[in-house]
Amino acid sequence: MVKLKDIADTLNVSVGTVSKALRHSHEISDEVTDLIIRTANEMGYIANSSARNLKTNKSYNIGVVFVDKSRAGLGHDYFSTMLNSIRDELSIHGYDFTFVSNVIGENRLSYLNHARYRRCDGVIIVTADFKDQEITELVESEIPVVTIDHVFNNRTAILSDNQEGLRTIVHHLHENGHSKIAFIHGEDTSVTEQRIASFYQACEELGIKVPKDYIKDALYHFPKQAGLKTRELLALKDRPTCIIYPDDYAYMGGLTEIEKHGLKIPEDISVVGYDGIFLSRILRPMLTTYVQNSVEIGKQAVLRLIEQIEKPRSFMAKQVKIGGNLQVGQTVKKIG
Amino acid sequence: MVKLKDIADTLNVSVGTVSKALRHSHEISDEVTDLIIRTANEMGYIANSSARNLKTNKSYNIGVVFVDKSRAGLGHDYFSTMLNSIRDELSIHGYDFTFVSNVIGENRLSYLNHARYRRCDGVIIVTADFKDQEITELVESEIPVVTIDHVFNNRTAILSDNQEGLRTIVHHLHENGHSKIAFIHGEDTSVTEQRIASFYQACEELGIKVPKDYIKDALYHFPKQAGLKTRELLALKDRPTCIIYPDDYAYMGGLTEIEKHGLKIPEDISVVGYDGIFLSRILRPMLTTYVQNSVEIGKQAVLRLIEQIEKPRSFMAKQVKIGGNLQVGQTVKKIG
DNA sequence: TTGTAGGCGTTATCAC
DNA sequence: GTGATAACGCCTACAA
Repeated sequence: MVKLKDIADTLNVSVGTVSKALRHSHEISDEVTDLIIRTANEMGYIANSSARNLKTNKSYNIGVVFVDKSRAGLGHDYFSTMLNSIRDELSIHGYDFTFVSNVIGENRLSYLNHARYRRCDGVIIVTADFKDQEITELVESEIPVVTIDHVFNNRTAILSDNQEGLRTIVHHLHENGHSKIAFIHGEDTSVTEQRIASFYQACEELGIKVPKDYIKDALYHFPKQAGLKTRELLALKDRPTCIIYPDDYAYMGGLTEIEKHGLKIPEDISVVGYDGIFLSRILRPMLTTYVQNSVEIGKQAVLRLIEQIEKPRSFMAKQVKIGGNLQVGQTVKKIG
Repeated sequence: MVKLKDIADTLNVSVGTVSKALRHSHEISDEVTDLIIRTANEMGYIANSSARNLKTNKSYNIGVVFVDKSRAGLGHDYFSTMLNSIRDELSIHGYDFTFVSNVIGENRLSYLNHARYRRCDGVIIVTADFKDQEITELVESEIPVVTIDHVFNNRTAILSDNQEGLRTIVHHLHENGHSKIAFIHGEDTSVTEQRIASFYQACEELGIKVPKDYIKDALYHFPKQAGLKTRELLALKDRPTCIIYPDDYAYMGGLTEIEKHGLKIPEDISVVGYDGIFLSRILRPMLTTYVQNSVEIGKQAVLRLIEQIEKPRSFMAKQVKIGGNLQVGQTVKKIG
């Protein structure tokens, strides 16, 4: 590995000069700068990030917390697209990222200490158990943190606009004449809370009555369970005319169940998903679903984090809501 | 950030002693070691990886090349599962990883130079354009490299056993009485080459004739195109009784097309996928498909790479083939 | 405009 | 068994 000193030696200048020239310092004359840069390239010089980091106390490395107990995370379009977006945006700004876990080798290391060990300039928490004490510790630490889809006190959060999402869906259904709307929602998280609240609110606004047994509790990304809940809904005396699923994957379970009952979508029953995964556009009938803008969410997370890192004085924590859009497919029938 | 010197000062010992004690050196007495470790914990000491890296020239950081031009990569179960597996296995051995791209900030950096800049101990190439000159450069460099699903000269490669995959599929079809088997394959890569070769070989072994127009060229992960090719196949005078798709996603396109023709799976036509994605198990009829063992592939990639890093002398490059297994679903009809 | 030298936090090689 | 001390490669005052 060629280093500054090697370049300095071959050119008979000092390391300091080389260092400055490579960083385009105005202290160094243009010709010397030119020569040094050319020579550095010829010699294949690559800076040593560790040495630089040690000196400057900046790693240009961001920690990403991505805990997916259920193994659903990375395999889920919502998160994989977001991660891609985060990676791309970081790269544009000269940052890399490392996954921050709480195990590394033999000795456990908390998320915070892992991030400290790698001298991360900041951390993005994409998915995690937000009740975990270690996550709280990380969020409250000296390291700049941005969370996604979860708000912590005085910290920046990027939020998919779930209120708008459910509101849009309910209004769309209402416009299509539906007033018997069932909602199978995901497990208890702040995201779910918001969706449920927004669902009720929109229904109230539109004068839609919601029988208690139209609301079903399920898990995200769990088709089988959504299937079971669908069965319960189909067994009701007063069947809903439409079912809103926790997400597009869960809908797949509902689909199977609906077909088992000999019903057709949307002729016999309408359905709506959430997320807008790749497959929702592929399958026929194309799924009506609310598409979360995961690319923008990832991008904003990066931009807000970098802002916080590079301009700590002027930075103010805030919540950024990112809206999505309704993908109107063929699974909602116009009735009435 | 508390450092060695702080601990040394509070205990009135030297930094050297602290350093050794924390690494359980036998030079230091048990009591002193104990005391130092306790104090370090109390003071919240976390090592500085950059300083350590600078000194030891080991980063415990692995570069991962994951280029997905089509954005399919991370969103694809095969790769996302593999990446998860890589992350987990690395973590067990005390390594982190960083994505290695060829852009970082304003100045382009080749993959190799990016890896060098981050002082990666090794690199795993998960997906990439293997014809790219920069990839070749990386593979031929001084950095230990393991590639996945592609073999380079004298380098370790972990390969999903595509020969076995196609062979298994064809034999399964043959056992179920099929002899008119169409194969829509993916774009031209070494993986595809192997699958095609293996397909022909298995057919030959079993005395199955393969008309030229039973073989169709398509792209992976591209349902629409697979749908078009399906249409061509269905239009043939002598229709195949079964279609093998490039992957499970592509099959979804075929599914739509088949339904459009008013045909039912598997009564009117049988189908087989490849990969064993989450959805293949969810949808009904459950898809018959060859499940690639992406978890094991990721794990082996890590183990072979670490072996190469930590025991360079005894290391020998080799190709490791990882077999999968046939998921027998309900999409292949027993005929004849 | 260029050079010098100290130090970032750690490890490792010597003395003692 | 413990303590100085010299690197590792880079940046940056400050001196020339």
